[in-house]
Amino acid sequence: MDKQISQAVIRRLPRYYRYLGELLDDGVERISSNDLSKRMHVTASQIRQDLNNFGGFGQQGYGYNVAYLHDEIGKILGVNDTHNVIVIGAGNLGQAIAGYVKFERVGFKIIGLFDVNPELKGKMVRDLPVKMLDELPDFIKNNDVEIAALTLPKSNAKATALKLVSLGVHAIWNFAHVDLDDIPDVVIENVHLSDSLMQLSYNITQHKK
Amino acid sequence: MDKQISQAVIRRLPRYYRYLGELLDDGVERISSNDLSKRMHVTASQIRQDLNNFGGFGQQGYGYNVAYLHDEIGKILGVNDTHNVIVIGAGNLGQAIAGYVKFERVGFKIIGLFDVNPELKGKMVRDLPVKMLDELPDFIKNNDVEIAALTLPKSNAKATALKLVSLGVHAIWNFAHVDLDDIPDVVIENVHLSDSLMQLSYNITQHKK
DNA sequence: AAAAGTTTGTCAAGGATTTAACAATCAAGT
DNA sequence: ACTTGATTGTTAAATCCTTGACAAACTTTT
Repeated sequence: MDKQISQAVIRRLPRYYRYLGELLDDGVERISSNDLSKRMHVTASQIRQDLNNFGGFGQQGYGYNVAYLHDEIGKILGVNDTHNVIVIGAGNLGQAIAGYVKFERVGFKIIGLFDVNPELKGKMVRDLPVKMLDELPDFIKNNDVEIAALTLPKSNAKATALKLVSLGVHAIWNFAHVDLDDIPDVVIENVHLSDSLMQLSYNITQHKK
Repeated sequence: MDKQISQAVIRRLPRYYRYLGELLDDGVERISSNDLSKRMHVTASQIRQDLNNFGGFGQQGYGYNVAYLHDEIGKILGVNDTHNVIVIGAGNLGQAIAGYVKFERVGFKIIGLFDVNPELKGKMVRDLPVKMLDELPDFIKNNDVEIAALTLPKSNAKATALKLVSLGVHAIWNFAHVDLDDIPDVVIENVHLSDSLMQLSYNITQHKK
């Protein structure tokens, strides 16, 4: 049985992954927790502690092999495999997410874009046509959909999420400004942009004092 | 001198604000920490503890007045005033942010949209024309710009941020996939979408076990 | 007006996370 | 091969955050 890893640690992993990727691009072969800590502005102790939740990836007197550690963190995060994503809601944000090439580089492939608005039907966003929501059941049946990004008004979010789960999608990347807890058997990751903006606003006010 | 409030608390304030707004819309006049805790799936103790960082907003035997508390949290977050925002980078994401009406309801007004690409010059996004980056200094001089949203490739993000700060913008809402720490005298709020997606990916993997 | 019931604000305990410290281990130089 | 220096993995201390508990203060009922 695996020990439960805290979300505090998980939140930091993508950042390690990013820095290691950059080091890799720069041709750096090895790095010590101390050097990495200086670049990332965190403590070396935290880095070692975090990594050791998953195993001993380093070596005394040497440090960490960049390529190896990068790959291991990739495995932990599950970004070495491909994940198929559909986007529900083809408004501005939905189109932006659907058109975001970057995600594919880390294993996330957008394979469908859906909306209720008939005016959008067939509209091309990058190489994807907007499909109508009633095509969803068939689409999910015929494609291996792992994640649904919800970029729709909050009034429809809960019902759509329930529908998705009943169709077999068990991971939701939620941009709607509503909480989707109390849906069983689904993994939710929220991106609440307004909340983020309000935090910024708070910190501005504090900063001025 | 104010006691420093932890970011853990600040992160929860927008959520309280949202729930209180909904209660307000529903015509609910008062609520106890206990009732609110059930709706929000947090402990009542946490709610009381969080609020008491900022003052005693409730009353024994009565609870909290919804309208009053909503307004007070609004003040704390600084969303009762208007904040002018410019968006740097008029790609998909930049256009989505610039076109997002919702933000205005919580006091954030998008007043400018900038890019380097001459092909986009003058293109209308909602009621805003895309301006070129070299118009930025004048624009900032003539408008009260408080926040800049950075929706541009990471290669340009750092330099642009430095420029913005030198022009007098001291708050950055950063969507670029890069860290902008070590810039002095600026408040940064990061929205790293890839990171969020990777967290989701990790949690999917865990869920399957 | 008193009694019963409710609910806050706050203190203290408990739990979680972060940092510091250092023995154990390996690498590199002599 | 031995010594020196570097760096990890891990333990323990320190800090931070969350929860439980309850007196004090208010509301409502009788």
